[in-house]
Amino acid sequence: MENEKDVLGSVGGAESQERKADFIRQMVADDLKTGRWNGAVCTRFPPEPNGYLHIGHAKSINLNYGIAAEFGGRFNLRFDDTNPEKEEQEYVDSIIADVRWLGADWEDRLFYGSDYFQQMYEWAVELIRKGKAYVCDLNADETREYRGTLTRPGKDSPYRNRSVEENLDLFEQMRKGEFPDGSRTLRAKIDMAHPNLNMRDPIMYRIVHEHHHRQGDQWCIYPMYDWAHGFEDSIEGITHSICTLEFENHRPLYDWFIDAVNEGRTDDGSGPWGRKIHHPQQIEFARLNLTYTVMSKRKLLRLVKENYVKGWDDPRMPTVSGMRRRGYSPSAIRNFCKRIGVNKFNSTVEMALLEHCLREDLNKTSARVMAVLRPLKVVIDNYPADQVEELEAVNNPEDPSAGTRRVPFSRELYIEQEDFMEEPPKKFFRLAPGREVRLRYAYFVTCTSAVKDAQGNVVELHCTYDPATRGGDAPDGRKVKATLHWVSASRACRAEVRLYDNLFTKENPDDVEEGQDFTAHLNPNSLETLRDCFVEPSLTRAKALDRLQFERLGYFCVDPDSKPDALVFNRTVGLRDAWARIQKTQTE
RNA sequence: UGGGGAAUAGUGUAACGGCAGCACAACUGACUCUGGAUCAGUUAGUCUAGGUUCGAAUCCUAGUUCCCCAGCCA
Repeated sequence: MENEKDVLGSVGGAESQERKADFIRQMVADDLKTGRWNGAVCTRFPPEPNGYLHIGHAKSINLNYGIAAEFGGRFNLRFDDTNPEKEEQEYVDSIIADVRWLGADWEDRLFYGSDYFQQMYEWAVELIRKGKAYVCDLNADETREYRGTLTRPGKDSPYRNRSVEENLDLFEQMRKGEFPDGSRTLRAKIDMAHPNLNMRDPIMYRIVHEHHHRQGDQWCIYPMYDWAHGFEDSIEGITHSICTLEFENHRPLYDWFIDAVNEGRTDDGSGPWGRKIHHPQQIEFARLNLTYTVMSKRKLLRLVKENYVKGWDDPRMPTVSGMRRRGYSPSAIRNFCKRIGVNKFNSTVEMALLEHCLREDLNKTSARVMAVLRPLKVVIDNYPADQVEELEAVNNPEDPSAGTRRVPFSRELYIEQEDFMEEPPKKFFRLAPGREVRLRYAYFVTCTSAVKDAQGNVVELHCTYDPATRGGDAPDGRKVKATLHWVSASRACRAEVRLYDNLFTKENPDDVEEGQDFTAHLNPNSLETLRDCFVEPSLTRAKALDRLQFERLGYFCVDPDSKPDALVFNRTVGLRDAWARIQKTQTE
């Protein structure tokens, strides 16, 4: 623990562990130092259950959970379920699973904003009594007209000066369901000329006769976000209510509502209105944007509904469930979230950074295995036809404790088509006529001939092997420039492999021509399915979502569609490929 | 044209009046039974113009550019 930044007790510990604290953590540390919240730190992740979580939500979860964990505070998971028209139990379930998978722990603090509806209702009645809220009979169109514009002030609703008694009575009737949807609202009486549009008598409640996924038909009036959110935070004792930048304009309202309830209340609870309620601090940070994908729920919903992808968990989606199916690990995502930082200005992180974090984690943790995606048959002419050897292969060179396994070797093998060239260009080190290469963990082999079909395509290779190089080393010390992966033709298992690429061809899919939308830049080759792949036999034991490295190819995981007799793998991400870069510069 | 925010290498971030640093990307090279990993190195930055100061990314003034707000969505 460094002492150059000596702050109070455990607070100092938490702070100095974070070498470069972002502005929010600095704020939390300052609050702890000044005793603003009496030592409490309580954050929350408050999703609306109207869609699946994506990598942008992961950033928020990581921030909120990370702060609570680092400062010895609490982290709540709370559904902000105030709009029954958009919300579904399916989304609640997926969000719970995703937050848990990401490693954030809310312990026993899973809450629903809708469980606080009765308390919110009572506070609304209190505002009416204080003359700070009124029932308005304007319809949606009229309300918009009265609101004014960005540059023109609004004008007062004709219903703004109803008596407290009339407002109380009308609001009670609204709650009882005596009015149709949209016919009335409850509004805060603030200032119709306020330069911040959110303060022009914002709507607190609207009438919606709709079944709620959790509250059933108990309510037909539903609170608006601004009215509900601060109270949800207040009730739970949230200290730092962290949200995204677009809510900056809402902060004055967040504060106004809590202050309005607190007006006339006292610290000790004496007086007619009782004790003051807790007033959290709202803090805003910038959303995550990533190149080559889209992040808004609306656009992701369209991709699903219009069948551009196969569902919310399609491995091409930036959703948490899609990334899980793609083969991402929670720690890779967490690490990415740490690296991108937290700020107050919009930025777009390169997909390359995400992929770097992915490879960094997978390199350390995933078992190596051999698989041939585009097979080319190889016959080792001087190897006995009936012989099969079990050769020892290292499971993970980065982790000796992962041990070794045995891989069958036989006279007929498959290698990757792209590992052979009849006329190799400069810098191509792999197999070619007359050239010797190593088969990984097996033998040195030399290509003696290539068999072609009628169209001139190479369909089979003949090689000889050097028995003295068993295991992969030449006793005479001679070197080869390439090592190829391979599988035994007789022992390998057939598998389907799904190769994924960016969903969009443009870094910013929203950068479109007049009249187009983001779908104009969908990548037609974002999914390529290979059905004639071969994998080493050890893979029949792999379970759904197991993460592996196919040597020299990339990281792959077992798709949930996979069955022991019909294996299916997803390519999570390719290995960095120096040869591909050489090829690219040669063709340019 | 009202109000609220924000600008640091290609990208993402650090600096809290005192040597502009880190990571990703790109490029060199070394090493390698994965053209992976690893290691060493290179390229590259304070939105503009003034001012304060011994000293400015940081403070002041003016400007420029970008983002958000006119849902009975969140």
